[in-house]
Amino acid sequence: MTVRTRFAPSPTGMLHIGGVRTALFSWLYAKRHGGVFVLRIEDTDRERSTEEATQVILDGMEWLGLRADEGPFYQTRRMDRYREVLDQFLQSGHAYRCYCTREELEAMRARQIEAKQKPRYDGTCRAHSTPRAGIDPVIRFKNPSDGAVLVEDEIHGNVLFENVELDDLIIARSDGSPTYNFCVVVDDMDMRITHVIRGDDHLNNTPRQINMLKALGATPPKYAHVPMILGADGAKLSKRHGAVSVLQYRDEGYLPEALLNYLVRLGWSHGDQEVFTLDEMARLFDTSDVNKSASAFNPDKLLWLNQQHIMRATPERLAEYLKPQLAALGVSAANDAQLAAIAKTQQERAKTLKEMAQNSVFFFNEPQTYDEKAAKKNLTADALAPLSLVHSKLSGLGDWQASLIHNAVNDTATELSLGLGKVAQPIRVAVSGTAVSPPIDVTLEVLGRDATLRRLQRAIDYCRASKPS
RNA sequence: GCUCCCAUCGUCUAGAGGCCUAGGACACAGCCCUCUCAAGGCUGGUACGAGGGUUCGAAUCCCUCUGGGAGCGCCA
Repeated sequence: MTVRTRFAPSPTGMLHIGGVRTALFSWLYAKRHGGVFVLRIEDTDRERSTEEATQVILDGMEWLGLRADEGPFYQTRRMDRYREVLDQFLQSGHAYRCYCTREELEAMRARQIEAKQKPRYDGTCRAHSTPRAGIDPVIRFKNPSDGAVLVEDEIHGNVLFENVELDDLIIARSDGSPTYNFCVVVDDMDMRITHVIRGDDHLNNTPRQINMLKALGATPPKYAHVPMILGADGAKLSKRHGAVSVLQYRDEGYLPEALLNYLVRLGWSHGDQEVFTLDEMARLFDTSDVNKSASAFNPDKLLWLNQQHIMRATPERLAEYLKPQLAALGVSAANDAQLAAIAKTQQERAKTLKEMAQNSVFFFNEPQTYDEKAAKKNLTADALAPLSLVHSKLSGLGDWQASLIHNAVNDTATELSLGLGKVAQPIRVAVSGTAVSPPIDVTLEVLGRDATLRRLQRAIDYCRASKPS
């Protein structure tokens, strides 16, 4: 039997890393087993579902490369099907109409809480469901009143729920619209889902869903309830730490594979390995290796993994991501080859693409001012000699390539009996405006001869001007 | 309150009775390398929530407690 997994987010909030991780696990599981990954948008809550949230889900999955083999399906487009099953339930006696009012229900709940009991529907209409004038009934599922449901969870193991703990849940509102737990059951059945991988906040819903599935004569899928992700402070994930749209990570300059790598290691591991390619994840992931406890989101480690993946990525691919980052800084880089060359010089020293872009602006724009501290230290009278000599050596260079530039810089240092730093640092400040850049030879090569000489000359003038008379 | 889940360094984790005076990674500190920043290498500190069992032997099995989380909606 083909493995079929699904990711079923509701577009009521932004897709955040918690959702992405369950999506990832489902996707990986399907890939690992040569199965099918289904995307289903659970938008039955018309009040709270938004177009924007749906779009973020679609765009986010696209950016991450978690492509759906089937879907996206929308629950709002399956209403006819839900009504059909509702009728089926009513006819078979698995469900009944309930005429209790909201007020009565609330009073009941209050009484139960008062008596320190678990709030639940008492089954009034289950015994005798009599229509009441002016009241549109809801439909409730007739949950078995005795026995127990065994949830065989791939992660948590066997969890037993007594049916007496469960009450008759509402499966259709008084306006006739079906509710979440019911839609999930119908959809998972219709879409022939074999493995439900979702957050363990749903573990408590599972026995009800299994009961409904059984009432429909369907075989329940396998379940894997993955632990939740907590904020960096160990508290519930909130906007402060990571409950932001996944697309924000894209905009901040994270590589999709880095975010995915970070997320897969939350609750899952494969020996001591930390860095995984997507292929490795898909080959190695299994729900049986997922642990049971919640884990806290650690931005530092995500940053580190991002850097690791930036180091491993091809310059050409980095160039693609770098382009919009530079654009955001007002730099339009049309030359892809140059962009890739820049990415290559920077890929070992940037934690994000955004940072890489910031540190690469000088390749395009001549620095208008020098970093104060850097200039004070390096663009002094002492720098005049090395800058002038290297300027003349570079002017006469045959081919403009890193190895020759390297020699020119080295020779300058030797001839003036200076340390390399006394030559390289002034050049660095001259061309980049700051004390930090990639190695000076490749920096100058990528920058080009004209820009290099122009900037060196300008620095020489600067040194002269500031020379104490 | 009731039901269910969870519990190893600050954080992510390895660990399925002896290999554990608990391993790796992030972060942190120091050193090395070095034209800057990084990357890389080396070194260092810090953890089995508590108490009872079972066993020759427990981080690993059982129980209790404590702590954390989830669910109990005409939300999903």
